[in-house]
Amino acid sequence: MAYRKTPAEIRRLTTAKERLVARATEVVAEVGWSQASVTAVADAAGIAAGSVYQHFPSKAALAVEVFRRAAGREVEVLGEVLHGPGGPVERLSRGVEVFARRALENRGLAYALLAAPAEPAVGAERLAFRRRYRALFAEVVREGVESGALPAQNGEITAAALTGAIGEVLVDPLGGPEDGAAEALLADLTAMALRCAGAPTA
Amino acid sequence: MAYRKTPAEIRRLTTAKERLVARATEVVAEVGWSQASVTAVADAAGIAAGSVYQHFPSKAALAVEVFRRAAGREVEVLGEVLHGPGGPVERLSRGVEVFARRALENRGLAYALLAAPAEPAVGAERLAFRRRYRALFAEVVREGVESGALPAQNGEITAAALTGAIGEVLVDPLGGPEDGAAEALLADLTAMALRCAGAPTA
DNA sequence: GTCTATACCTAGATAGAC
DNA sequence: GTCTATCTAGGTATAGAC
Repeated sequence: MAYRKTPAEIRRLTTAKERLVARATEVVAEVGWSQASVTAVADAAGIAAGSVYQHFPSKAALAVEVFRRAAGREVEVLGEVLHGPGGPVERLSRGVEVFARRALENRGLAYALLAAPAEPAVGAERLAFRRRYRALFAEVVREGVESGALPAQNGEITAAALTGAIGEVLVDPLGGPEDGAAEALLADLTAMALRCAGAPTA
Repeated sequence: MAYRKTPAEIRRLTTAKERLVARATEVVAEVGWSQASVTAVADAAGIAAGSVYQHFPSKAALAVEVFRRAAGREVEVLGEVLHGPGGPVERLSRGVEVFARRALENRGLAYALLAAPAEPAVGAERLAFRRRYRALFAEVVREGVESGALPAQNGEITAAALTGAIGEVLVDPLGGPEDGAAEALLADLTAMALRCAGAPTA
């Protein structure tokens, strides 16, 4: 009996686990955390409820993993845009747009990450997630202030406001999901964000 | 046997119910919705768990009543300020400050109303509550735009942003609860709100 | 390693005594 | 009308067969 897993074994395990996480993410995006029971998630992944515990010690651990994966992707994307080329104001504008666009493209997931009722362990992750967003925005705002492109301000407050504002607008969008409304929403949203940071109106 | 309740009877019932709602509100503000079990609420009100069902058909109904009362008070206060004397920008500034100040004075309740995990019935009330806030802010912004005090903008977006921004800042305040920090926070918050609406910086 | 069946716990709701 | 005791449902987690 081998006392070390073969690469193939590791891969198969990993794959099964990955699959479980991926399906669980879909379920959460569709029905929310509270309705994503172990049974429902296992069904979606095509395994028995009991088998979930081969991969995660508890439901909370699985939920946290789902959250971290999804949130991590979003933070990464936003970070790339905010650290990319261009002046601070331009990057801020693009960052808000990317954030919002991605959320609109998968609104269920965005809601799960930003606002949906969730167990305490996920709530803690969410707080950390929002702080990372905040930190990213705050950095760009600070750059803008230093370069003179933005007026003096409390960058942390502005960053928190941007996170909250975008979340609020996305979670309960005013218009229905008509075609074209999304683009208008994005334009209004970025305009609001720039005003919020004190950038001169274009 | 009287087929109609006497005024005294009605009063006593009402009082008991009022008392239950008031205590339940305190419990929710302290420990959040998820920890506010029927037992905990009944204990706080000095009655047995079973007696709760003399006043409300379900826990959800009680929770909704608690939410409506508390949220209704906040909306009323904000409405009075926003509809009070002064120009639109001035009222907006005062409204934001009042909103935030009240939230800081009872942060537990504010968190329960704005963000704390809650059952679906309460979630629906929260959505309605935020919409009312939004409508109030949007009205003032629209006035400001019409009077020329504010630049052209999508007032609904700005209003949603203000609600989200204030909530975000209050729910996870950056500084600790040092004395004096609250006043600085309020000043930065109102400044941000005015920028967000496009008011010329003072 | 995965399945079936089940134990167990929490918390909302109810019944009947007083 | 209120209390005590209990029922029940939903859902997490585990045991043991295959």
